[in-house]
Amino acid sequence: MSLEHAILGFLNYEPMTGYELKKIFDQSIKHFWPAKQSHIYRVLPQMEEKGWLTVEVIQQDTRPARKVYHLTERGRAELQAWLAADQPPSETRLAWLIQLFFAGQLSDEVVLGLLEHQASLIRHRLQRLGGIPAESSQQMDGSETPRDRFYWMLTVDYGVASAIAQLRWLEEVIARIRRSQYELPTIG
Amino acid sequence: MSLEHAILGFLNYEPMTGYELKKIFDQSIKHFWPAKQSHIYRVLPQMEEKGWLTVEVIQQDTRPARKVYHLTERGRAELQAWLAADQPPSETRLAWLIQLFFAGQLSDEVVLGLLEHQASLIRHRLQRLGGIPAESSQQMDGSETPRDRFYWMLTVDYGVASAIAQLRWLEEVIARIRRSQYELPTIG
DNA sequence: CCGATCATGTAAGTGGTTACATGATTAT
DNA sequence: ATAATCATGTAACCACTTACATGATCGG
Repeated sequence: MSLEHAILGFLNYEPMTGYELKKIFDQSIKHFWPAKQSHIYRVLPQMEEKGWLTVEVIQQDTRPARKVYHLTERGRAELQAWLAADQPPSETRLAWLIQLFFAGQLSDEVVLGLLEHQASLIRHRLQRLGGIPAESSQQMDGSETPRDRFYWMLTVDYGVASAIAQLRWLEEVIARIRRSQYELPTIG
Repeated sequence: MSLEHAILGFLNYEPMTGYELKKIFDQSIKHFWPAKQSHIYRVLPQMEEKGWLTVEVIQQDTRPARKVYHLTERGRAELQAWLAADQPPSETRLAWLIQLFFAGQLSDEVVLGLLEHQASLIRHRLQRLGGIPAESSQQMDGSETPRDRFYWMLTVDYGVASAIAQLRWLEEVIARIRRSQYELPTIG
């Protein structure tokens, strides 16, 4: 249950509300683990029942009460164990590869459109990823160690490296199809 | 609904049973769109209700009746439309990147173990992908055109190219951590 | 005046997994 | 003997998404 463990990770920095968790998700790990507001809110009480969290309710006038979630000892132990545990291989589902797989039934025009679309999606992702370091250095409150930041930036770098490789592949295949060069690529 | 459209794609080659669909999934698109037997069986009657398929029931002694699914005109049209339609960006969830993100709380030993594990998973995937062209040339029945085969092999090549890039990244990061070289990587 | 920010949730639906159930036939 | 192949499914569960609901405050 990765969502829950990501939440544990953030609450280990400092106690937070669901609202704040949603924000920090979007600012940091969204690019490899997006989370919806409703999902976060639904999972927090479950984590409390498991004894990983405790809630501190802070009443407010005019606004709903803040529910600040704190990590318990058991929560901290759970996090530590999960962080070190080997994860099963993450399987990636790529619908556009299904399209490519059946592209024999399409004209070159349409296939090219499909690949160009994919390339443009990746270019946008690269742009977003490129913006992260700048954004982050502003919004960081300094509570993170340089080592924390190093690993954060590694996750961004991984995204960038994969995206660049995928983009290069797409551009090469597009060029090849434009030249009507249908030899099978050399593999392995 | 990509599962359903992948099924349409295969049934456009020739009519098949759920059992045969499961086999062909495993032999071809499993590496980017795995499907469970139970899921395929559940979705077929739904596709029939939508008017995309018709069933031909072939009674057998000793075995359950074969239910051979045929594509209808509407099914064929649906497939054609979907194949040419821009897909929304496919979001990839990588639990091990959550681990890496919070790796500041772990020792170098443990982080290295995590990265090595990831590298070994990718090496295995590369091996499996490398085996596909050989397997496929045997099991193909020749009904596929060379163009069909070209696109099939492209999906494999994409998997290989991405995997190699990810593996290189991992190996470089592992080496850097071994040298205790914690400078931030240069991005963008 | 309008949109963003703060702050909480619930309900229904979707796409997929896990586990269960049956049973003859053929190949090793 | 034993495992693989053929051939069908169902039920319960899980992670996640979509859509809905409320409402004050603050900055442009």
